[in-house]
Amino acid sequence: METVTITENQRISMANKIKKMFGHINPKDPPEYCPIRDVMALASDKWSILIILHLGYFPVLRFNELKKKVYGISNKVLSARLKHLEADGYVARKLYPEVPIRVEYKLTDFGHSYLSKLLELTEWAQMHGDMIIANRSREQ
Amino acid sequence: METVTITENQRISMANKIKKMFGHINPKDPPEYCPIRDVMALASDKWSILIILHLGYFPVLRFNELKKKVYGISNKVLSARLKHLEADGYVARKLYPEVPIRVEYKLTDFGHSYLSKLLELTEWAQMHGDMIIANRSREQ
DNA sequence: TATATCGGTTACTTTTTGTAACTTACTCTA
DNA sequence: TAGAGTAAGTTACAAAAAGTAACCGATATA
Repeated sequence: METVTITENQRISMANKIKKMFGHINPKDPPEYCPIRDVMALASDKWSILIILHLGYFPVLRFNELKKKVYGISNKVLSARLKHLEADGYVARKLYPEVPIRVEYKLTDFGHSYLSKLLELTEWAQMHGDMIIANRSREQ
Repeated sequence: METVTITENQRISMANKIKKMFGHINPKDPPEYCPIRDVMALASDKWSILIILHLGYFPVLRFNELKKKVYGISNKVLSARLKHLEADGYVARKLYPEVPIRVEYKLTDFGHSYLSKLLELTEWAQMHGDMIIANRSREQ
């Protein structure tokens, strides 16, 4: 098994970042607005991640292209995710009122900014995925 | 609205990273195993992110402590998420067969390694959350 | 004997996802 | 001129996941 080591300093630095992020991490019950929950819930679900990665690779994609690339997604869910991603400014939608209608989706600059952070996670997932799978299901 | 700018070089560099990640991003229909889907599906859902962040801040937490901190989670879901996170090696569970039973959860080194990447995303979410909310729902 | 604690589990309801057929508007073919 | 095809969705319905709240087992304490 690969070793993954983290120094005590790194651990403390991460705790400090988290502290800043969750002003309310200490108080007992914080039912206040939490940007982490709000933002992450929209853009970190399984399908949104895949949509954003594909739009990061292909400059523009049409609805049905995206559907083929993001293998397994349904019209309904693709449509819903795109609407949310557009509403929150990650994705731009351009409609061409042509003969069979044409619609193009692309990442906004804001979406690219999100993508650059998202890649930190997905690259990590790629590096460690096999290891996780190998160790998984070896139940205690 | 804040400006978020990305150079063409950064855009190309991201596309290259994605290309490496998805060997199958070009082929038409890739039903092969995809570590991004597998790994991200387990550890990037709403509750798992919050659990991991809290365990990154508090060195150890017991079941009911975690439940209070991760405001709004139910026993059932907390229990299920912890089992998965444990099975995939993010979290360690330690049982003390005391009088009222005691169970402690903490991040493994592997979990800390994941956390360090996850923080890239959640810090970004914190920085841009208010802006997203401000722009949202201004439907076209 | 009754009550409380901790870390869950269980049965049941509600919400979210997934499936697959359908729609709209126009064009091309027979 | 009827019929089929196309792109980008929508809609009604089924399946899966998440949420809710009551319950459990072991033990200590009142």
